[in-house]
Amino acid sequence: MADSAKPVSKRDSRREAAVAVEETQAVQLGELSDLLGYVLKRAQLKVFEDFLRCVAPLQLTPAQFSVLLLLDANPGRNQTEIANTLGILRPNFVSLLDSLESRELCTRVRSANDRRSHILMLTEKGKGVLARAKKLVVSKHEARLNELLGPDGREALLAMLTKIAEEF
Amino acid sequence: MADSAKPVSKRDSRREAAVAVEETQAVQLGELSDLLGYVLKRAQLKVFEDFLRCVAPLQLTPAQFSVLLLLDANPGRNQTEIANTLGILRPNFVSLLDSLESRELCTRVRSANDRRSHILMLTEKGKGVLARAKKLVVSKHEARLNELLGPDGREALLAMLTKIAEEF
DNA sequence: CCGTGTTTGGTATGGTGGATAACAATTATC
DNA sequence: GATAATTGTTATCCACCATACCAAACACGG
Repeated sequence: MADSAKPVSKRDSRREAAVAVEETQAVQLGELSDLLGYVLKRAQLKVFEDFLRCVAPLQLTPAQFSVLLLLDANPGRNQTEIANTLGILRPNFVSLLDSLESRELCTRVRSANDRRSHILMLTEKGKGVLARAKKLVVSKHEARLNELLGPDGREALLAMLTKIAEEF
Repeated sequence: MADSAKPVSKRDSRREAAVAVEETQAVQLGELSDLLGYVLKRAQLKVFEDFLRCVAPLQLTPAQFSVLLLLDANPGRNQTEIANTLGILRPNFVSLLDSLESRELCTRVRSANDRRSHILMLTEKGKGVLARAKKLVVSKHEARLNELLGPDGREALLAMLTKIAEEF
């Protein structure tokens, strides 16, 4: 019992730990590394983080980018339709749109047919920003994923995730 | 111009749209379906949703389950260590632990070596709940994923996500 | 032994996303 | 024309994340 009294310095006792292996060793993930949900969320956070970095010059979040993409591909739709396809609840979609509109990236236009609904359209500035954002996403963000997984790996990953998103 | 005045019923005019295809047709996802981040998040939400369903009898969230798993695999660790490995900030980890401790699933024990830190341990009840949760996760949650992707598909998915989570 | 700096758990607080209730204006339905 | 449904919106609430700060306890250099 040479070191029963001495509390054993907690910082740098990775010398010859006499009694037991109990020092600054990594926490074991254990079965957590096999939990698909856990790894899935971790990966998602990383991907979003990188997305934000890559598209930072344009100050666009993933959600904002997805709205611009949808407006470009679906001109003439109203807020409810766009929000629904993105899985965003209408009340929460309002402020999102407010920010985009205040930056003059899109506009709400009262529909002539149904004066309740707002037709959403990209402005010219919005189209420009979207085009530049697309280039950044493809050339930086997705390119890095391609580099990490390989083109076919990325394809396979996308296919499986799509399957989960749609059929699970 | 037979229907220029009539506003064309918005609900069920999926008959013969005379003028243009402008009715209740699905919003096009467009390039969004190729955005890995988008599909990744969608899939993650679905998986978490299913996790909650499967483990609902035990009232455990993914985060709570991951804590129990880590405590089981790493007895004798303190809050900072557990929180760090889960990517949870210490302040936010407090209430999480509070809820687990109030349900008597784990306990905080003052360390004898370092009276600042709290050693975290599963209670017997906690071990029981964890064991039952594991069974539910494996037999219901992960089983469903296996069914959807196939065992090798699941393995491949897990491998790619792990790569992203660690190396991206 | 003592003073300085660091670590640990904790509180307070702000920001963001998601979810529900309710409402006025408008439209659909019968 | 009365009733029900829809659209955008506000107000709230809750969960999660992030930062600043604090007291207690520890580490370390003199």
